[in-house]
Amino acid sequence: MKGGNVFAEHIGNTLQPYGLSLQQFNVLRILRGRNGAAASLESVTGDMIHRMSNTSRIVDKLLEKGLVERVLCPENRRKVNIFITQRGLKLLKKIDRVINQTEETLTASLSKQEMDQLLQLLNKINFYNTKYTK
Amino acid sequence: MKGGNVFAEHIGNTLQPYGLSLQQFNVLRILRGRNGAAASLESVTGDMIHRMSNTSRIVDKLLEKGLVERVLCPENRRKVNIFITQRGLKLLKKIDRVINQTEETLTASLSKQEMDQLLQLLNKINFYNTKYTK
DNA sequence: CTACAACAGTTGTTAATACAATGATAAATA
DNA sequence: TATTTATCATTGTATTAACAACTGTTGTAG
Repeated sequence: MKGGNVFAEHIGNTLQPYGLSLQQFNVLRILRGRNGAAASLESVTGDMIHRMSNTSRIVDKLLEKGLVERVLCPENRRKVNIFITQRGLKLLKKIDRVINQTEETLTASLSKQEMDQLLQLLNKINFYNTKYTK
Repeated sequence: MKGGNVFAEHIGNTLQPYGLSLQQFNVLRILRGRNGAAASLESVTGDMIHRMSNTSRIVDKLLEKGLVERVLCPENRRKVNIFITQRGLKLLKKIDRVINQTEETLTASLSKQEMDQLLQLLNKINFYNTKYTK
């Protein structure tokens, strides 16, 4: 039941056949959003609701699946840049379609107006699960 | 960060000094709400967003602390009734005050009207963390 | 230059939760 | 009545997240 968050629950279920957890999916989308620009772990974490320690492990999982790359930053060897791979992009593309479907289903219980209201309010209290917005 | 749910996060932090997790607190409040009426595990679970298996373990923790009692139901020996103890009631009473304070702080980021809207919408999509309502 | 503080990231640990499997009792049916 | 099925609860296990401790690097003050 994912802590009672039906959004997370349904989207998580949609993602399951693709072998991605909701948070892995979020990281992938964040990386895609960077359009190839360097994305340090820290900056990715900044767009998530996680501790860096957990983002680090999420990236581990994505690495295992070949969906991202880790590159030591030469300018500052403390940093690590993460990039989404072609394979990662391809997977996201596939998922995009079904996710849109799922989101529509979710939205169906609310009118468009109610949905906007809700997202606005959730945003105001920083409720949602990622700072990423479509 | 508790999954990005600032409600859960703040209330959880408030609870911490009292040695209760948010869900343990929820169970205690549900039991108090029964006013001494028999509360089987199943019925308690029905008021939560958890699998019964997890409610079972939450009750374990409350038992260890002497905040609830487990009584085998004589009419149906599959069932187990849970009761809140005097100690549990006393603890809740202490917590009630600070929780109210916390809730006000949380509510402060939204106007009363926005808050009502939000709760209504959340309720509509079954978003919140317990069916218990004050 | 050396010592110390700050930064970026990783690893260890515990608690919470989803899900599956099991156990014990009760109800239904042959 | 004997057998099967359903109910109520507990236990096992994997995943996820919070938090703390630690490593290695860079920055800064003396």
